[in-house]
Amino acid sequence: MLSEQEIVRREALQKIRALGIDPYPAAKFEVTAYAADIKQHYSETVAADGTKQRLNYQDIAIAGRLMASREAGKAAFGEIQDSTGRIQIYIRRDEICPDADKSLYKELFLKLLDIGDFIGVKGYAFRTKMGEITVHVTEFKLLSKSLRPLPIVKKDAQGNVFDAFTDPELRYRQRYVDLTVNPAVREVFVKRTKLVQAMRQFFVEKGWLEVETPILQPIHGGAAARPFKTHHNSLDTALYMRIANELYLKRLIVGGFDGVFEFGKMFRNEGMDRTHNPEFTAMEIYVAYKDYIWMMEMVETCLERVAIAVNGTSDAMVGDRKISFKAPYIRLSMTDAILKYTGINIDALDEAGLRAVCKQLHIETDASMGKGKLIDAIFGEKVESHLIQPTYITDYPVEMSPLAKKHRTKAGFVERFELFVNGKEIANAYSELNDPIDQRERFEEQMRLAGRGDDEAMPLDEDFLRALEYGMPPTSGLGIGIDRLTMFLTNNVSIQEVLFFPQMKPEKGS
RNA sequence: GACCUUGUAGCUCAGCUGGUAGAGCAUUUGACUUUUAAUCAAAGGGUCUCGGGUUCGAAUCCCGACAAGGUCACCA
Repeated sequence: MLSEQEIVRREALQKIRALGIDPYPAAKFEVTAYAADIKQHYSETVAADGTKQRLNYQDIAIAGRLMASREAGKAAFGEIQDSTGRIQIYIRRDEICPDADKSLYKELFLKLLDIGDFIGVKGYAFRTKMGEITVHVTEFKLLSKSLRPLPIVKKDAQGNVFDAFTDPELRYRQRYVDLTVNPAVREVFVKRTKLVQAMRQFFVEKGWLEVETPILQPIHGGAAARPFKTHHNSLDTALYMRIANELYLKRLIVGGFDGVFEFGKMFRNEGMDRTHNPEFTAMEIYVAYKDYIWMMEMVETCLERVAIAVNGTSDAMVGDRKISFKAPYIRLSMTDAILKYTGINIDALDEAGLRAVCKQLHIETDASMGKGKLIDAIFGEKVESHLIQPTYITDYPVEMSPLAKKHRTKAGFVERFELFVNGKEIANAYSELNDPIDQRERFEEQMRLAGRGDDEAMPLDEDFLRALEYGMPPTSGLGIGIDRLTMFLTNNVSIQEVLFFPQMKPEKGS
């Protein structure tokens, strides 16, 4: 069932064809200027007698969507939106139609063109009486007809917005419309790309190698999460969508690369909310002969540079808080962090002692929780939310980190850090476990957890162990959540705002 | 998974204790040769998310479903 406006546009399409005009022409349209450049660089001189001399953009071709039209009898104003923004156009009937036949202006331009149509315009730039830099149209060409009405967002001179296209469901399902009518949305995604490019360039300059590893994996390793399971028909075997690429990247370190990194989609079959999408982007990097202390310095140097590449400054607003990504960042061991925010020193405590602390702090526990989980519970409840400025929390309980190397001096802990910003984790790194015997024991411990019903415990990966047995140099590894980092650097609280196409339930009637 | 809120024209929203479905923008027709939320005049446009129920009568009240947002839980 078509709406009235859709019917009108389909009728216009037929009339355009009847005029002998192809509403979807194949030929290229040579664009020679862009809205933002013209508005920024147009110049003219005004002589003493008031006559103006226009200095540039006097023979240009621009293309984009027609986003507004204001008709005034024998002349009309419109706005064209290209990839750089909008610029006003001005068209005069008797210039477009110098002869008696005025239909090109009156029929095609005024009646058959609609908001949303792509047109190409040739002409010259000038400044109107009102001071608006405008393209005076000498020729125009329909490049693609739009059959659906766009939501028209208008803004008055005071900057008040009318009829903003704000319904989140419509915006996410029809991101193309969102991008067309909400320029701020486009900006977020441009920043996301700048972020990834800056980080990639940082690693490339260090000489590290960008690689690709399997998304379909026979064993889902490298993280604690529930996977998506699928099936390969001709192999007749189960495959999992990767929840992490860690184990493959370490195999590459075994194979002799000094540094490898991958930006890739990860898939986790878990709940969705404003910080979790079933598929998300992680960057993981592994560098041989380094440790987690080195990695902290690398990360803060990298993030400072990334923040500047994205926003032009190392400061970022998150909500109404100013976060400084300028290196160096605070470093605090997990036990010191707990001491700082609770006043309790857990260093010497055994499991019973930790349980008593939880009770004292009104933190719920259950019998299955070991030392590591208890410490993590205290940290999660009492510390995390205080970590506003970028803060490294170091040295985690060994039980929670089956792929990290045991701490060089602290028994029961591993060489690991997580980076917290605004109370949320955005990065996770280890001195990687390269002792194959220890690694096998850690996997076996995970299997015991799985046997007790932990459906997120890591499965044992024989081939990965075989690789470690051949020998992996000491290596430091890091994972960064690219979506979350983008959220911080663009001041968004919802992951859906930094994903072009966030996962949605199927649309009704499709 | 639990709870709360929302779903009305292309968009943004009104719609009272249940009584013929409303506005602005957009659309259509007309006027206007420097407008910019253009203006002026007129017109058209609705499966009130879907399915039940109560009622003489439901956009409105009740039940259920679907979708979205939020809070929490889970998760990293």
